[in-house]
Amino acid sequence: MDNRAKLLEQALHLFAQRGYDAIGVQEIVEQAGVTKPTLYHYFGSKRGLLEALINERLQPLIDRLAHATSHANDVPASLAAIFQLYFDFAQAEPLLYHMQLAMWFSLPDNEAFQIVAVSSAQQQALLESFFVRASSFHGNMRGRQRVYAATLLGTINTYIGLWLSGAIQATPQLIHQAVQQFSYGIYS
Amino acid sequence: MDNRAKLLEQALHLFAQRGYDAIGVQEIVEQAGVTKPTLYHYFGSKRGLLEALINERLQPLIDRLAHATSHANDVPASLAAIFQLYFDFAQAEPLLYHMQLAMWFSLPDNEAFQIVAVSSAQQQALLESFFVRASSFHGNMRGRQRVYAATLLGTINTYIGLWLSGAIQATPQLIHQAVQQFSYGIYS
DNA sequence: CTTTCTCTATACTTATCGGTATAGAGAAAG
DNA sequence: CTTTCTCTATACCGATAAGTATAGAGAAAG
Repeated sequence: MDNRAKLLEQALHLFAQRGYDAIGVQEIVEQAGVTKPTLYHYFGSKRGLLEALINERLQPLIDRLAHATSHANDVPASLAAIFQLYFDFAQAEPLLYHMQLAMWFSLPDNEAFQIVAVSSAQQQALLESFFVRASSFHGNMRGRQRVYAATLLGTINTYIGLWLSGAIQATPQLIHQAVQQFSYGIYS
Repeated sequence: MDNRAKLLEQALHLFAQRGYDAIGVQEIVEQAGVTKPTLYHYFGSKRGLLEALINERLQPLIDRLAHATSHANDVPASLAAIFQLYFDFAQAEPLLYHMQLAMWFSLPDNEAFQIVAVSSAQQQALLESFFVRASSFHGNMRGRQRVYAATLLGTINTYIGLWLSGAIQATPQLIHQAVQQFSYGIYS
């Protein structure tokens, strides 16, 4: 593994454990076994390091979400696929997802939040466009895309947060229940 | 307003805007118009300042939650009261609630998270005991208190997060819908 | 009128913060 | 053999981090 990958991995571990603001670049380079100029050569700044982490490792989630939200002719099936997609990703990248989750509700002027906000907005936009498409099949959804997208993400993240803390298992029954619970707030 | 109160207020503003880790004590005392020994006289440390903020200003929420969860003979009514209580508190203390919310899903080894975790655990415990009581009326709830308490908080915080960002209004209809949505995942 | 206690300011500590100037090692290209 | 480019280390920058030693101001208590 080259030094760039080592830096990304150690930064993820440290950010996910104690938070972006609480970690200094010195600690990252020590854990990675390199020195500061190496980090600044590859990423330019501490901010650039987090941006690289987010852009590179979170992109698969965005891509799969774009695919899952591209059609809305069977809304319940699409919702189940979206839940499944998030659970799969969180299981494949628990540290990354936990880090993103910690910044989800975070604070507007915080640097880490602003970096993560870009991909958060992408997810929100994809989900909103899904609900716009769905409203051509379910007329009573119209105009509520923002709230639907946000509550869907809220429900997903609540369950993933529970799973990350070990309180629940990610069974097919759980996915089904989560979809049902969310749907009940939608079709009414 | 005395210096102690000034320090608490300015610390809340700064913590809620940029996060605990991103704020230095120097900035707090400057905003409050005092000097560092004053802060250390009243709170002993930066950590003690956040602890005082949480303990003093979040206590009313805990107290009201303890009252609302003390009986469970009418579960839907109690759930509505709990939702209403959280919305009322978030409207009365938006900065404090936003700060707490930002630390909700936060990271285990982070100092700010550990401080807020105490009151989070209190809320979780009160809600769990409510669901234990409720299970004497609804037998199928037994053994699921932890998950119910966590998903209830998740639903509440999703809606409050939406309200804090200005996306929704806190109408009685919204409370009703949120209770319905949560209940649908419970009684099944 | 003096002692005592609470509170606050000046000035300082050591350690760490993010970031960089300089230089050198090593491989690739001519 | 020399030039060029990528990568990394030593040593440093000014600024800021949390926290404190010392002293004094002002009110309360004796």
